[in-house]
Amino acid sequence: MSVKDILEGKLTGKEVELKGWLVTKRSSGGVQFLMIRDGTGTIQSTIHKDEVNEKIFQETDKLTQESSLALKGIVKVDKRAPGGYEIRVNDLQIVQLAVQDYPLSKKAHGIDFLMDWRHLWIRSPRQIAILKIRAEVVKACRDFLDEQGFTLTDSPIFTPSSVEGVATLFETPYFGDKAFLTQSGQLYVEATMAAFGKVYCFGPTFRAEKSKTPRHLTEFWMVEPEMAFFTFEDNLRLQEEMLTYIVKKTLEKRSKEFEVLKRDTKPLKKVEPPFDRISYTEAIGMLQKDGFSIEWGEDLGLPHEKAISLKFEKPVFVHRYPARTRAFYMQPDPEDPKVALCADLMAPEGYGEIIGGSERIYDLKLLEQRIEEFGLPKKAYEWYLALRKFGSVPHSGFGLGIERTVTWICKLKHIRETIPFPRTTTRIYP
RNA sequence: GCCGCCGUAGCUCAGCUAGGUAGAGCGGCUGGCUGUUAACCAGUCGGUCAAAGGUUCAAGUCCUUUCGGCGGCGCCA
Repeated sequence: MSVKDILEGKLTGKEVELKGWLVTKRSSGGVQFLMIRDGTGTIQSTIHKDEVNEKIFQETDKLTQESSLALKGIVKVDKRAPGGYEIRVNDLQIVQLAVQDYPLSKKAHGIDFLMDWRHLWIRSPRQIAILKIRAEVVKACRDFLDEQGFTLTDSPIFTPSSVEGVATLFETPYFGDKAFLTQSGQLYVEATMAAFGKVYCFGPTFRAEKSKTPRHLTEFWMVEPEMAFFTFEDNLRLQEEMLTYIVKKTLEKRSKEFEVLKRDTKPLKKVEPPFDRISYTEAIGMLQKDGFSIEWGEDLGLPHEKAISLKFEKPVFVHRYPARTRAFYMQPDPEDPKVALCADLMAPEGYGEIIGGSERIYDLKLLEQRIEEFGLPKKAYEWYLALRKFGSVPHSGFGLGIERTVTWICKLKHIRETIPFPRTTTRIYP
């Protein structure tokens, strides 16, 4: 028996037993109103003084916010109750009487306080809605890829060296040696790809950069598909289909949560293939025309991504960035080797990049040359180079940031609410 | 790392411009109310004004430093 079933009208008139937590309590003397949360929803329960024994009524009167309890009662339709249903209680047992000073009141709190109490904050309606949507996004990613014949092959979290040799990594002792927390599982899925054809990894990644922005976490989750024999174009198409699937499934299954968040879902309903595409070179021209002082060869910052994103109703690919500014493994464009066959996907409504992808270099000589040009330690990449020696094939892949995607889908101002326990440069508690 | 803003009751904040008895709402507690919707009404408890130093007869208020947070930028798929 769950609140969800009651609110769907499946148990009207029936006697139910409900176990859950007390969200709030109101009283008008002879009637007490309890809002009960059980994980599937929240429902009002009423206790009338003349309908239960006096001991239960008095105990209920002493109930504190977030106490856990079990109750029995009859489900009734009542227009006065939020949600249209309520339980008329005839028996109630306290599982644990919460200590009186529950820190999160019904009034406003500041972000620092809420983050200090994150372990309790996740019980609030808004946080429940966001985390439900996150769970749906994760499920959609996995369902989509599994249905498309992908195999899940997770990459290690302890790694021996930097994947791209640039970003700052978290270091940890490893039996007298050093290990680093992964910043991308990509190189490893390139290996498993040769065993399974289409693969993906899904897990946490770590960046030790001191980024202090509303779109960065030091620990975040990525899904990284890698596909054998996929061209650059095949890659973009897969991304379009996957993101469309994610948005559709989330809209379909989590409409109540969008209501809680007051998220206008109209922009999300426009997400469907094909997405718009502009080249990096076109983007630079566009930005210069808009008055940005940016030259060809410079990387796009958030203001640039935002400006581009706002020009399109759907997600937009920005492709073919200067090869010099991108990762060493990206395939140069045969028609213009100055640029790489890569694309970032910008989410609409001013949200920036949520996906980065590329076709990978599969020629051994070229890859060795690039590793040298980037000044990377060749020895650390021996195993990776071996993938080009034994049955190397053209292939492509991408990485989708779960939290950035959820931030956009929920239209949040900050990424920190999209993960149960966010890790940022200034926070590792709780 | 840089720039800006902030730190006062458990929480959200006012008080600072112009130095002169520490305030409000919410939460807690006590009592009232037989249909509440962030319930309401009455009463009550609650303070190292982030820390240290300085100016002054007098500092929550002015000055300096440190710490912590927030916002933006940078770094960063």
